Amino acid sequence: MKEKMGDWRRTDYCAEVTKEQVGQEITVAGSIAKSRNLGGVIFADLRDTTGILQLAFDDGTDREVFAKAAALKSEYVLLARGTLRLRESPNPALPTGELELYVTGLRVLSEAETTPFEIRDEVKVKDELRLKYRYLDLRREGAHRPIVLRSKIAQLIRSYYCDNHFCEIETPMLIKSTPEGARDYLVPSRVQPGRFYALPQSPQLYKQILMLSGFDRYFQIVRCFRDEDLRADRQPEFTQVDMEMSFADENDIETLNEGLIKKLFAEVLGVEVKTPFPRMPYAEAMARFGSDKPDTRFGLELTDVSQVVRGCGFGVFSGALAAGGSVRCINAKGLADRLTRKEIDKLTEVARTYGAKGLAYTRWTAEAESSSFEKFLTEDEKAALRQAAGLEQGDVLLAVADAKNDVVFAALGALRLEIAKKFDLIDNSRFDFLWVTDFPFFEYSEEEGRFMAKHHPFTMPNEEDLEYVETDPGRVRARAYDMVLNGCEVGGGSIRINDPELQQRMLRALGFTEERARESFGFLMDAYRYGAPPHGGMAFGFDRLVMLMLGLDSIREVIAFPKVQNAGEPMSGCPETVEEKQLRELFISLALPEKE
RNA sequence: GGCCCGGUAGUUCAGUUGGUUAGAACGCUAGCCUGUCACGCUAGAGGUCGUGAGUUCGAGCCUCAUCCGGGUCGCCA
Repeated sequence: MKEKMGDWRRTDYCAEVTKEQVGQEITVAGSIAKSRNLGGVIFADLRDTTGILQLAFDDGTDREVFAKAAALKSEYVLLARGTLRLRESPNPALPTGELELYVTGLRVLSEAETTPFEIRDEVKVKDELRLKYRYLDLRREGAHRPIVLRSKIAQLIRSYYCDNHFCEIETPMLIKSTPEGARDYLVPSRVQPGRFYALPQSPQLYKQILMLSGFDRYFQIVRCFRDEDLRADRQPEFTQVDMEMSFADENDIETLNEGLIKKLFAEVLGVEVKTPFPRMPYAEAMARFGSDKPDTRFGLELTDVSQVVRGCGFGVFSGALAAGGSVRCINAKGLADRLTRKEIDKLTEVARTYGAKGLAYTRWTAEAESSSFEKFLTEDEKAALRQAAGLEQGDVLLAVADAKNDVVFAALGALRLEIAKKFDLIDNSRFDFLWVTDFPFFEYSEEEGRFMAKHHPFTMPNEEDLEYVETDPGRVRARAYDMVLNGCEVGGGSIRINDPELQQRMLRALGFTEERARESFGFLMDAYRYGAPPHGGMAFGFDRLVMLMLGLDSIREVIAFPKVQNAGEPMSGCPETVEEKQLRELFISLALPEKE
């Protein structure tokens, strides 16, 4: 039954044939998606990477060919030759629904066992199974198409940057481990026993060095690695679109990359994106949305009611304020009937996961008003609070108070999203872009007991804030920017420090001793002494961008062979133990934790 | 490391207060069928109920442990 290709070669792809070709003899190649044997006539859907074309056989077909057709089963691989013709009864659901191939010759190249699941989008399959048989999963249109589109998007990105005088340069995968930032994946050196490379979390240092090497404009579509826990939008290895340019400020970089987004959306989705994107300072994003990556497709903005409830009789509020925190709220406009006590309890749990002690509420329906805290307020305070929040009949007020503003923002920011999702307040047809700017340079780390760089230590601080670097670090803003789409951070970057003195000063402020700074970044600081153009850049999370463009809800859908939650890959079964001999060569011995 | 959800034919699921022989759809196998496209019709095969212990006269269902998958908090300069 198995045959050879011989001298037959594909002349056309299944879903790319057109009505103009009717009457032509063509040859197509692919797999059987489905065959329908009606007795005297047989139809078979042939699938290749472009889509489906129907093969037809009837009593006019050569008997030998007809017998082969009758034996076709799903996923058999074949070449089919015949005459393209119009169907007697078209199928409007299919792009090639008006056409079919009236087959005169068939070469069955491979038979196939019954697959563990049907190769159809309509049949839902557990992720576990999909990933174990990823090669079958990827045959399905819904899994296949995102990978094809990803390639197209990558191609558009390359041509955009190249058209704008950028040079694509590869940076090393085996690099020096740096202490700051995410956990590194380590690779042992055989030649230098006891020493380790790290896989790059980003090409950050190298791309800055490239600016000092006179390349002027660099980009790379590059794999990056972070040994941290996975999420729906986070993989341990992921792809960045990384770019850097000299003689540019924030606005130049933002404008250039807005142009890229505009092009991608127009050419891939046919969507017109308006530029320039709105710019929103970090402080405003937090105050209005409780997030540094606000989803601006809906309202439910935060209101600071600290002043209104200062000194009130509700201990939770006054206590938080006395400790230097704030009281803020969301007005769930018109949701009083749907946001029941039970729902509010669920929201309280959500708030708790973000560190809030609780959730204060006032629910005002046509029938009744109930509140968890208003009994502690005077009539004046109550009225002032309601006015500040714009609370009217039909609304629910949700308030969080905490000594830490971060907790208030995180909890309300999360509630805002939760409510919008639950009550379907988000217009999914929209693509809301904005730049979040003026990030704080430093971020206090409880765990480390010191200030750390929020972006990275090479970010240029805002010039007006330089006087506070030593005295009031929390006040220093960075010349950093994030591109946000529908509440997701799709990219971020900064203007870099190009003055070695200033670089040294910032590293000192970050708690680096002179010695440690030299040891970690000495080569970089040296490089900046020999003439350094002003420069900056950014990096996009490529997987995440593709995911959002295609309206998918997991980054795994745009990665051909993704990792699962335990950072393994179910199809090949990695990570795996290695031979004793391999460890010996690397002078590595294992000290595994005891298992009972 | 914490919390939440899930695991029952090949697949997706249902399975009542713990009670006789664990069901459906699709897929698969065989037969019939000349315009189907979720083809149709007839018949059939297919189950360690994730795994291991426990409670019970009796466990798919209850308890504990464990494995696998998903979401999430911490983490992610």
